[in-house]
Amino acid sequence: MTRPKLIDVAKKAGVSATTVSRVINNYGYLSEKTKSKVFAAMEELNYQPNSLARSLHGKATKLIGVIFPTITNPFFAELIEEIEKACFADDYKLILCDAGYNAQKEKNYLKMLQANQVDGIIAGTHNLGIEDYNKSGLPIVAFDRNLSDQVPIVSCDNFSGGRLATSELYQAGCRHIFFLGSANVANNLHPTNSRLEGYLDFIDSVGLTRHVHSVAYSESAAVKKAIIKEILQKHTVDGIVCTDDLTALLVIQISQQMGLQVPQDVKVVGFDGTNFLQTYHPELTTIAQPIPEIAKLLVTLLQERINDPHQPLKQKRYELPVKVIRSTTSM
Amino acid sequence: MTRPKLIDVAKKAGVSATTVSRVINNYGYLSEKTKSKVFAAMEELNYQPNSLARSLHGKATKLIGVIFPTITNPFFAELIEEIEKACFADDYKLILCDAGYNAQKEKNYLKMLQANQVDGIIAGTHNLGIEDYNKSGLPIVAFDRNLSDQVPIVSCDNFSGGRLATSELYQAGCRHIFFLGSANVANNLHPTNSRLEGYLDFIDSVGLTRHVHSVAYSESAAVKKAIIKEILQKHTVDGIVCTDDLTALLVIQISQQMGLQVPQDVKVVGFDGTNFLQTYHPELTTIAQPIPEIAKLLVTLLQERINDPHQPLKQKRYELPVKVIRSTTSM
DNA sequence: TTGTAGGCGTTATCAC
DNA sequence: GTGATAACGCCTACAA
Repeated sequence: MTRPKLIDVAKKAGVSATTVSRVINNYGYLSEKTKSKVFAAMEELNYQPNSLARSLHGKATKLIGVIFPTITNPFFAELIEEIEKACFADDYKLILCDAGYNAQKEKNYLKMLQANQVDGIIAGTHNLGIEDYNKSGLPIVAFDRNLSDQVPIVSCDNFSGGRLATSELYQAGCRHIFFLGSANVANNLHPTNSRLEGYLDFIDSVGLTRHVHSVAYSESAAVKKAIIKEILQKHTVDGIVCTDDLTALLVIQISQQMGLQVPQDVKVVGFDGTNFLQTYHPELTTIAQPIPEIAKLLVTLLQERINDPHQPLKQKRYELPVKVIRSTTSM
Repeated sequence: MTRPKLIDVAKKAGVSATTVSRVINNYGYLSEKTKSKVFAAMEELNYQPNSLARSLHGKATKLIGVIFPTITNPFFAELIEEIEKACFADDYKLILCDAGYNAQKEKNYLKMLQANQVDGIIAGTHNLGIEDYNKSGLPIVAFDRNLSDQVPIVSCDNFSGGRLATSELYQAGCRHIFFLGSANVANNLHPTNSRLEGYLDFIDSVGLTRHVHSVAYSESAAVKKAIIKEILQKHTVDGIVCTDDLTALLVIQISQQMGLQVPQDVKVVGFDGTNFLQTYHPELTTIAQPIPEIAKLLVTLLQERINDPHQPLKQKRYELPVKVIRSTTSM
């Protein structure tokens, strides 16, 4: 029992293949009778048009590739889930490309996406250079990363976020405020570095001392814990700006293990503000990214690129506002 | 600058299309000279074979659909990520079908997957009935759900897990042990119900009183919190078996809000044991599912179905062992 | 309002 | 060893 094709439907409905195709695509003139006959036949055979054959004709595949480092981080999970919702509404299917922190894997995925004729790509990784993406020749939008002049970037307002986090701690009385997280000052390709800049800007503006401790985002939790422990042991710290919520959780965890009281001895601010963290860690003060808005914008921009790939970018960079989620427990 | 095709490579290499195809598929006799000429041309043009056209010819699409309720739950996220790894190793790409708890959405995704000629499906939802899946005519394997006689089920040993969780609490001295989570005794389609059976089995074996409180898995955290609060207020409780770790976190959260000490006043055991929870909540005792093994088995079984769709199932049900992850803090 | 014919990019079956 | 050529399932001028 092989999958039925257009011609089977046509035979069953007693019409030609063309007519069936017209019904499917709602194209040209058709009598109501014919339509219903065809629909009935399709129903009866549980017919699904072969999307491969349609796309071979230049029709869109309605497939888009989403390249992110992982889905096990609640932030990415929620972002991808929102992207999925926005896409589903427009009949786009997602090919999930979990690239890890692995350039080779990302490269392979890029090739596969090309081979599968995806209509476009949403990229949220930082493994590959511009060239590979340019070579693909596909419409692309990027989350939180600078790919090339032809690729629009969507991110939250990282600078304000970093500044805001620092100012929250300052206002809560902290005077020894540390910055902990991914910061690669040498690499201006990464908008996330603006979080550090926001921190520095505020620290300088109130005349405090800068304390920057950098840990790669991709680093294991075990390493992060060790770094946190070292910071807390060796320095006078009363506030920590973390560049993501999970790192903030680790800070709280380690502090407690060391007998430090949060927020009495040390206060913590996170970054991202996922639903997950708001639900399971309402005690954490954090800078929330507008995840659904980011997702919608990414999808909208990608659709524009898909519909008109050669139009110059109206805008290269989109920064969406962050907001503080305050809790009295971590601060 | 349109994407190059087979014929372009052929021209550039000075050979026929057939030869190029042979090189790509490593098929038939070919001189080394020809091969290298063709490879060079492919490289130069950054040629990617159009996978649509190949599949139209009967070749596998190397696409598989994964249907799960969400990726924002760390358990599903980690399971899907492990599935992705196993698939990537065999050149399979994943179409992510985030079906929520929505039968209609799942139905639509099923149709799309058919239309896209996926090679197979891994299903982990509980929205749709057997018929819809049978109609699809696609090779399917299911996670933790009974779909039909033709669909193999992989799950962890839920019964032992439920029993183990209960016995852990008992051994820690609890005598008023409650069961909290998804349990639909009327519906034996759901292997997860075995967790309840394991609980009941142990409770009966030691002569304690059964206390079963059922909350749908799909219920919001807010509702779950309200239910937990009610249980803790109205009953004498010294131990709670939760059917998933996130619910267990809520129990701890609510207990603390109510001034109850965990584990002195009430002890909690979770279920799932993701890396995420082990990292960010090492204090939680839980029954861990063997996520990587489940993922690998799902993919292996699916590949068998794909390669030989009509072979009767060697085995219908696969139950992988669980293990306790003990912590002294939640118990 | 409906049907015929050619083609999308690739593979496979023939010949040469 | 290599090259024509007919499919694969569908879409779309062009006819009728």
